[in-house]
Amino acid sequence: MPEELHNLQGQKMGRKGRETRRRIMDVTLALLQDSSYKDLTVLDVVYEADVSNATFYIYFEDIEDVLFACVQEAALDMNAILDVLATDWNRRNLRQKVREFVESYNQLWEKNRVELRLRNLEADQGNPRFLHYRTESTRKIYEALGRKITELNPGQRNPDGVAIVIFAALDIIAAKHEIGIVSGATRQTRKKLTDAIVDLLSLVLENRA
Amino acid sequence: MPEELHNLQGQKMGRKGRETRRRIMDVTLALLQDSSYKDLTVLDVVYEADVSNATFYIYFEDIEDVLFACVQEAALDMNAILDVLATDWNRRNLRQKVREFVESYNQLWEKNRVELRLRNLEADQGNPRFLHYRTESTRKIYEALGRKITELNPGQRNPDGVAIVIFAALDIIAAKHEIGIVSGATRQTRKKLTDAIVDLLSLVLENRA
Amino acid sequence: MPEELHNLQGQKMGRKGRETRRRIMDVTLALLQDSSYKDLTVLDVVYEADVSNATFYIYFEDIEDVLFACVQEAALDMNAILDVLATDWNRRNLRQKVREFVESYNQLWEKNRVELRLRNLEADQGNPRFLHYRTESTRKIYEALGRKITELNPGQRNPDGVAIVIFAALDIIAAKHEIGIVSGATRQTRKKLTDAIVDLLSLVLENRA
Amino acid sequence: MPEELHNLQGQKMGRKGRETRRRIMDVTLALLQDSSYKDLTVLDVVYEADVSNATFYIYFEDIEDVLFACVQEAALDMNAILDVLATDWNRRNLRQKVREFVESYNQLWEKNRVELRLRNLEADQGNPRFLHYRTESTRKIYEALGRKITELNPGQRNPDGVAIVIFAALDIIAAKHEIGIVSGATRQTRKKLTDAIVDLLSLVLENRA
DNA sequence: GATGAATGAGAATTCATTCAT
DNA sequence: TATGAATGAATTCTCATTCAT
Repeated sequence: MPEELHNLQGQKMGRKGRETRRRIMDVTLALLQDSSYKDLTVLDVVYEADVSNATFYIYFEDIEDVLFACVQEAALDMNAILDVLATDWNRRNLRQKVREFVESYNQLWEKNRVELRLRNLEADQGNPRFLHYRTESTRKIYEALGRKITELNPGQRNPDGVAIVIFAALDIIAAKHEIGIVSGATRQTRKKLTDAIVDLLSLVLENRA
Repeated sequence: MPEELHNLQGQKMGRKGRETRRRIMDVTLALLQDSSYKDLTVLDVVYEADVSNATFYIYFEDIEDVLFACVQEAALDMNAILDVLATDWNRRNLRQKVREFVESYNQLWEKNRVELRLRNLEADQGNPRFLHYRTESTRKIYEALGRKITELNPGQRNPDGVAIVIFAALDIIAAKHEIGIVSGATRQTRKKLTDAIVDLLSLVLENRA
Repeated sequence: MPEELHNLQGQKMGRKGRETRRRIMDVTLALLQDSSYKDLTVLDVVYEADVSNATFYIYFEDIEDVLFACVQEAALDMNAILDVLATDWNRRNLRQKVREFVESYNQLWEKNRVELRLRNLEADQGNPRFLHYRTESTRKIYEALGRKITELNPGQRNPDGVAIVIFAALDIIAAKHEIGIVSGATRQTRKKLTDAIVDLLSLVLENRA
Repeated sequence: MPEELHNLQGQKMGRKGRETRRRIMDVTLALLQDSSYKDLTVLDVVYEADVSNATFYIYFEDIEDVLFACVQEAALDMNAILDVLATDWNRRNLRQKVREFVESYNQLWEKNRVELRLRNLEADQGNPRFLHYRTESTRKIYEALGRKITELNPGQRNPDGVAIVIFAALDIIAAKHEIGIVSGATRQTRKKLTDAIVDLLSLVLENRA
């Protein structure tokens, strides 16, 4: 049952309206793949979307508004990752499960690279909307991760902190695959860094203090 | 014996010129503490520095040029960190050394928060100058860290990867103290995250496969 | 069936848009009558045209672009001159025809002094667009003139060269009436110089080697 | 006996000062060969001349001032042309003399192309200094030419007008050799146009009404 | 639902020019 | 004699945004 969507003028959006709105978002994402979002202008978008600039303002407040709309649409399948964390991890399947977890997060990035990158850049610059959104959409993951740590390695005194740190690293590694740059590192193969994360997390979980 | 510095017009820079150039940089950094660098304009800078906008262009190409100059000046005391890594780490002093290492990196950020944050934001957005600069100025650290891992834990098959991942996490943790946000986490005390990193690195180094 | 014209933003130009574009061109020409085109600025034009400077850039790339548009519009009635050259010239009506030809060219200049002067100045300075345009729009004339020379004076061995030289002189004389300066000469009455050109051309045509 | 030259500050110019002034002029002429003089700036000149911009104003008021100084220096050997006109022209040596005259004018342009082109462009744009200078420096030539016409062809009723027209054409042909463009004509060999002028002038002089 | 037209506002940039040294 | 330093004043140009149709 689809919600009733309205444009910024308060009108109910029909098929045509929804299509136009969609096209603006699609074009925006397409443009972000090429150029930096830093200099993405309303004019660029409307030119590419082949609508008049006045039309833009029927559906969005400004550029940031489209960007946020794009980001919001993206991360819906976070569930795949949570599913992995919901299964039973034990001594025998540990490495396998850890790898599944890491890979599922990588896949999320693979699918939504543009949106997630955008989310991070804006959040890193302190943009509250994006900051809050990032927190909300990732909280479940590192909380679940924290619980896993506690569960498998009850001796770990600081499970939440470790979870956050691991997750931070995971996020970066996943994020930087494309441009191949990790915090000053030269290009590294995906495999090497993924393995390192897997190693690290496994170590944390296996280790009995 | 001081080098002969020239401004963009090819004139030798005397005392007064150097002072003006300095003031522009200082003001830029001061402005970055308050507002986002995203909308920092030449006009903002020259107003604050109390020089005409024409003067700005005698010393810098554009805003990015000042930013880069600021960043370049910052990381000079990277040596403190390398020094820690140059000492002897052994089973007895391990935790202590790891903590020193982490703390020294935190301190680097404490001193140069604005510049380093800037460097990372630009690099993350794919700006080549900053990307390259970050690589060059951090390479030594994670290379040394990689060697330490090999040295203390020869069983570790992927020391470089692990070093990069650890360093990436360290960089984020250090970076995000201020805004209190780690990859979507809610505000966390410095201590907790620092401890987590220390734990993690210690674990990697202690663990005998 | 009028063509669909577009402005620089790709919008179809309606009545209002065409009017604005026109007004900018008209004002530009008016301003050129007073002051040198050398220091004609976009600001001058938009002030006089009573539009914002942003509006200017909707219709023209820069000042040169308006200038060229003005020049292009001007020389439409080149046909009057070609018509004279298309009639039968013979021994009896020769002087009369020559005079008609010269006068028709003078009249062209009288009507489009600003535009033609502009065209020449830019072309003389090597501006390719204007150079090319001048070539194209005058070629027919001096080619026809060359043929006339051959026709009436078959003994002339270098009809094209002579035609070009005569035409060059004609162009200058016509051009310089206003400012009264011909290649360093003090002000000369129109009549005197026109007579001289008529004499010269008649001489060329009459003379049987 | 060299005149005592003063710079704009009223100081007598010594060797060094004269050298600097010279260098500025030389550089200006060199720059004019490449680029249009339209956008020649003081900064360009001083950069190329390797002096400070302040130095420029010791010797010249502004760019036009240098340009005029350059132009003034150029046409000194106008005498060669006047010499040709001062010899005896008669029926037998006529074509030969005409050709000498035309060639000598071409040579003047060959040697001083940049300066003469500059002079013409400025004069054509109505710049009074250059206009006046052009008049003065060419008057003798077309006056002498007018007398020659009267002398050799007393029947010619409008010798001054014809002289001016011929001279105007001569000037253009000489001027346009380089850029190969004569008032809209496509590139023509020097020879062809020179021959045409020679023909024309000979015709005027030979013809007995 | 869409768009042609227009603009205010501000940013970047460049120059000619001056002055103290 | 020369120049480092600075600037006022334009000018170009671009954008986000609005509004009447």
